[in-house]
Amino acid sequence: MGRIPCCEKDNVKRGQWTPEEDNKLSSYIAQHGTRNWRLIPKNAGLQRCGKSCRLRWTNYLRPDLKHGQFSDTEEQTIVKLHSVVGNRWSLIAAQLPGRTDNDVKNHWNTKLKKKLSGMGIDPVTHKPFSHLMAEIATTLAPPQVAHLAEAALGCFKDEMLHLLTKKRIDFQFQQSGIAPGTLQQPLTLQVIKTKRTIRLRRSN
DNA sequence: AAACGATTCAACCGCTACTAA
DNA sequence: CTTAGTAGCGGTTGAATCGTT
Repeated sequence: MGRIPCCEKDNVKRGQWTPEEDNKLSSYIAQHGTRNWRLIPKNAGLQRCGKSCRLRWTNYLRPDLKHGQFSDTEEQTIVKLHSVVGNRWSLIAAQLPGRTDNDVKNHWNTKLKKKLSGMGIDPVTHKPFSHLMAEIATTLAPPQVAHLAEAALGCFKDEMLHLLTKKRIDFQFQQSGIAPGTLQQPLTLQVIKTKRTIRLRRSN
């Protein structure tokens, strides 16, 4: 048993769309509109799943879409709205004419998250990391803090091992010792992991 | 110049919400 | 009210591209 597939996967093309396919889809929609996505590929002469056609249209082919860089104003809007509604990408995109939920999501995940972290702001809660650490220290009892610290250190160890293997910086450590400030980045990671652990605990 | 890792973003997957019968 | 079909959403993946060594 299982879920009924939305289309016959064997007869369906996947992956990147060609300009020819784009043309077929665009001209079909221009003539007939976007009612019943299941029938659109068949009627438009496309070997694609209806879902794939809908996605291609809504995220790329729609004539009212913007394709360029996000402006500062748009970024500010995303950050502001995200602090209120969280990962409700379609809700956020609805406030940005010409942008899709996929655009907003991608931009958040690749740029804005890092930007906020770099400013010392947690991209999930939109609070400064220092506040979060203070919250953890004041709201939890010492055994919980100890447990959290242990979990966080475990994550930190994994992260560090990965880093050491990747960058081969263990050699540099041996050669020069740990320079002041070297641990800043991993400590930031530690804070992120600690927060993640708290979130998981709360959701359970 | 080549190899490798990091980044970006289009596309896919699986789930939920909605709607019509 | 129930059920089946469809649309929409958010998370994830992977190919293409870029940057670094």
